[in-house]
Amino acid sequence: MKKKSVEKNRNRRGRVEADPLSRRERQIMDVIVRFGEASAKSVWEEIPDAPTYSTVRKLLSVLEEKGHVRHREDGKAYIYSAALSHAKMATTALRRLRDTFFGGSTEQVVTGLLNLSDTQLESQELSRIAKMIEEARNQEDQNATS
Amino acid sequence: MKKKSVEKNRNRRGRVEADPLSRRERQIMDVIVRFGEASAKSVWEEIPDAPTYSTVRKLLSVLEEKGHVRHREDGKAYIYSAALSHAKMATTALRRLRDTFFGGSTEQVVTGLLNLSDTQLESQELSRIAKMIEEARNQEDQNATS
DNA sequence: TAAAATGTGCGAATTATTTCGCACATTTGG
DNA sequence: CCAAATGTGCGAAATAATTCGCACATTTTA
Repeated sequence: MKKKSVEKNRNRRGRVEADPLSRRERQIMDVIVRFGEASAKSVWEEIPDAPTYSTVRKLLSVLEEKGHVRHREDGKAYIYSAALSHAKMATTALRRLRDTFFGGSTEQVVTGLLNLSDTQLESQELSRIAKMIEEARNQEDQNATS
Repeated sequence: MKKKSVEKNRNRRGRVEADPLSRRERQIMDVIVRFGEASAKSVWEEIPDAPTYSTVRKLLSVLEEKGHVRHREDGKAYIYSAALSHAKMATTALRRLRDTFFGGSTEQVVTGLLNLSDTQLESQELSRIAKMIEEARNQEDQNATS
């Protein structure tokens, strides 16, 4: 009788916190998210400081038990994928980052993005981004005047 | 003799992984990052499913020992703040999110941001974002032709 | 000024995570 | 067919994280 209720897991804004993963669990989930799906072996190979293959498999089964991943079989090997949709996870992560590091400001997140020093964005990509923003503005104006 | 070397902690792209925090540690760091600085008590009050105040203080001292936070004294109370600059942490988090969830695509991160359903961006803000992007383009063109 | 409030420090118990190894099944190659 | 390779399953040991309570110091308050 130890489990914390979901209610207790809400923050001030009423949003339920993401079920927090442990270090290894997160490390493994990251690989699965990046790859979309991955065998136990690829997960193992992707983790720089991984313990034994056996351990990674164990963690994967723990993650599955907790409902974070699912698997299908391919021959005798298991191929794991995230239980939640990519979109859902990305949204959650994005919102969290925006609110934690940028005080909820979308503008500041974009500033940060453009400043990531390892990127050299193509003029073309910037153009597409500009277009998206333009569309968002139009959308908005429409809503405002309707 | 158990500690993993920093070398082992590099991923394929040669970047050193952020020293991973445990669940509670992360939870606490988030509060400190959001607030900029915070007393042990405010941290405690901010965590929805927090254990006792005593526990939170203990974790804070562990975090300090590990070098993640520092503290100054205000009367007899300790006020904690992150050891790394806000900019540094934000950059790390942003890059990680971009690469993990969006395959490294800045454009897709922006798409995701604009779609966060809880936002209703001001036309004014969108305009500022558009301006930033325009500036980034100019910057780029300059580099390209120089 | 004595008691109550409010702080920190930290040892030690409890829980959770992480790790490995071995048992067993299936597939592959000689 | 047998041995080696390659898989999974899972118990149980080893580590790490989390939690609490109590000792003690300093302020505040009645």
